[in-house]
Amino acid sequence: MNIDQTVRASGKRMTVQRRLVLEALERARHHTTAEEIAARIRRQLPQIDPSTVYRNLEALEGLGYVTHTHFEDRITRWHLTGARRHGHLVCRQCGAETQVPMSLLEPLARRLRAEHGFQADLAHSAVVGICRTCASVSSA
Amino acid sequence: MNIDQTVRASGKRMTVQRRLVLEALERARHHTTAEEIAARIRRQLPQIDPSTVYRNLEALEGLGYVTHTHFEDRITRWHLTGARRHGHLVCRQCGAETQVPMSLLEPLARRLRAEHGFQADLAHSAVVGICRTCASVSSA
DNA sequence: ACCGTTATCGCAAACAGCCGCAATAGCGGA
DNA sequence: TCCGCTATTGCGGCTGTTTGCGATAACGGT
Repeated sequence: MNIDQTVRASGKRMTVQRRLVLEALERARHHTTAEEIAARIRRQLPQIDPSTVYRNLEALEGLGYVTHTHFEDRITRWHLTGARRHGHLVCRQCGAETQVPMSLLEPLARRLRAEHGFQADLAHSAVVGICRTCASVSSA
Repeated sequence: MNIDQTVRASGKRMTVQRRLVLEALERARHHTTAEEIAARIRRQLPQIDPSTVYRNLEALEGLGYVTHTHFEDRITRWHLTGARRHGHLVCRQCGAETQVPMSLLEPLARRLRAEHGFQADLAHSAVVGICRTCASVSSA
């Protein structure tokens, strides 16, 4: 079942705007912001409204096609679910961003589940801290 | 060295507003929002501006007196550094909030440090997921 | 106690993101 | 193919937070 069909099967509709959001996400590949997506779409459909972009990202997230992650800068980043899941380390000093395999975060997720019955989504929020480079600079 | 002295030693000034922000944090004890702090201060100093509250929270955070934690998506919570550190689990469905001891998060912090040289601050962002109650309801 | 420097203030405007509304346009069925 | 239902749109406005500004007031020095 392709996206068009899935969207309709869920009682939703495949609009031009929705398709453009999807295309923008595909082209941007990595994590991107709502504003970047809006900007790209605006080239083809100038009257696109930011709220439309947000609502479509939410809708596509509900269908499992899209995910968002909170970084440190108050801006939400979106990406297609296709890419393999991973965690994020963000340096609060220099802003550098590192991806880490989910396997690293798994043990914590398992413990939270076992001890608290909590199904953690550890890819949802970036882990904030100080990266290796900044740590060595400040201690030097 | 008390707060007043520390503030001045760092080239900053101890204003009425700053002192009121500190008092509001002390009275609220637990995690509180910028708006709650502003509301409390407004009783004594009606013309206090939200931006003043934010800037003071930042300044006090820079001096190590205050910390903030990002909860589910939009709202930031502030608290005095004094309280013992702990992690947060937030249910994305019902919003329920659970505190967990840092010891639970320590193993991950250690691994991130050992394998990536990354000094994680795992108390800074709440862990988002589905709580026990919501999980059992939706699976029922 | 008085000055001069400048951190901090209150204000207004911008910011990302969200929501309710009336108008529009997908979609399934006849 | 046309029709009706209703999901979705663009708009205006709101929340929570940040920023630039000119005016004010802390504080160290005299």
